[in-house]
Amino acid sequence: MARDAGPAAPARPLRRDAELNRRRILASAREVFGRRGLEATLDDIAHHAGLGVGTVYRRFPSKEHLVEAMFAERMEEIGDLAEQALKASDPWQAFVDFTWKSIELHSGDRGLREIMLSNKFGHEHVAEEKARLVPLITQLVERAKEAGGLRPDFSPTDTPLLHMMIGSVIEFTSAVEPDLWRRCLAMLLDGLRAQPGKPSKLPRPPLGIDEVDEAMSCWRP
Amino acid sequence: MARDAGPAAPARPLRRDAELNRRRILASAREVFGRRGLEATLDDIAHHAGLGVGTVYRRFPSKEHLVEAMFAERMEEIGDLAEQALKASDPWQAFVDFTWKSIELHSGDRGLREIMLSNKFGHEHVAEEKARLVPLITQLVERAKEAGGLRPDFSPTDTPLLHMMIGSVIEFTSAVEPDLWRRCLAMLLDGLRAQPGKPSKLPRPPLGIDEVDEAMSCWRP
DNA sequence: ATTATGTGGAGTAGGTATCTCCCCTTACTC
DNA sequence: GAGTAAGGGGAGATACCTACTCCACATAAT
Repeated sequence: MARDAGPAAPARPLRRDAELNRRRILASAREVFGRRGLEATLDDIAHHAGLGVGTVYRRFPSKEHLVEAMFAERMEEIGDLAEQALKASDPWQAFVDFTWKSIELHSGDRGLREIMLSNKFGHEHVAEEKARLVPLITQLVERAKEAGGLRPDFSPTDTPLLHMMIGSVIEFTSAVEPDLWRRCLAMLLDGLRAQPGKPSKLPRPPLGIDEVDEAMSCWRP
Repeated sequence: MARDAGPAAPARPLRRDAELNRRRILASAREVFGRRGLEATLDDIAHHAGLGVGTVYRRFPSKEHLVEAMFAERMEEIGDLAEQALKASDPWQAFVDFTWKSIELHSGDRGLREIMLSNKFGHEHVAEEKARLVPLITQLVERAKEAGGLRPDFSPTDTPLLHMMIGSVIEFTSAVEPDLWRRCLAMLLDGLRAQPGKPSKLPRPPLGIDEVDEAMSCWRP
């Protein structure tokens, strides 16, 4: 929550208008990065906040700094989710819940997806949060395997791939049916059970052919 | 196989060196588009072929024309695969085989993947081939469902999503372990069975943590 | 030898991005 | 309420990138 980087270095508080604008920038960045991904420019973010570019660059020395400030806490949320899931009694449910909730969390935020799966951005706090996540996910996976819910050949390192796969569906269908990833994840999770029963009920109907076509027209590689 | 566009309009054959260079361009395009995707420039393709850009533009009036010439026949191959699969006796196996083989076909070709799932390129012959594919896939899916192999809530429109998901894994891991998609597809297909038994044996071992890290460093959103 | 055909690659035109600079405005202080 | 330090705006500098053209020069075919 503290705005300044140094360890207990309050410097001088920002002027009231400056502080307000700083918040505006962060809010705008959240929305614009969320919709357009990290390729969005600081110009876009500034204008969407109703400010000039100079104002943004005065507050955040570079795009990387802004990204860092934006996404550190969002990554934290995902870590918290994993910690919370570990408290659940049924290990398979814990794994499934974490998967649903973490993807839910980044489903509406393209920037967060990119931060999570790429190392091109976020080298400071973001990277730390990623590191914190590793043992948590490992535990979630190992416990779910031991309990006989998760197939034994699943590896913790398969989770990023899972996020990748669902992320690609989110991107592909976002313009047409932004919730369709739930359908895909349900199928995918059916494939992860150690002792699968009947296929689970899919939470969403399939796309129509015209919707597929529209998705293909909107999506760019 | 005929090089000219018009219906039976042989015009004049190319000079020997020109014909050779035309082939060189196509070969180079196949490789460069395959590795770098459709974002590769005609400059890249020209230089990789050891030629000047002008030569490429003399032969193919625009990037779109070259893409069209490149990928029409590759799309045809996929259609042929579907037709061939429909001849198999076991409908579930037919579906599974087609899925493996078609993904195999585009696994090493990023350009082909982009052509398949985006409408931004390929409006002529490529689009026709896509259209031809629709009823074939629908049949494959419906038969597999009727035979009780494929889960009944699967829709033919889920297949592009499947290709999308596996495609994203291919892209993500290509620098590290280009065959890892097989592991993911195996899990995914387990989730598509109407009456799943034990999980199938995964064809590839999981990534190591360091490999995940490297993949994240190479991959760009 | 002549000539139609082909070639190379610097150059054009038009886009994009990040980030700076400096004149003007605004908020805080006394 | 005047003085001043801080903040704001946004055109523009700089540095890319892309698709595509043009024409002096090279080469194959006749």
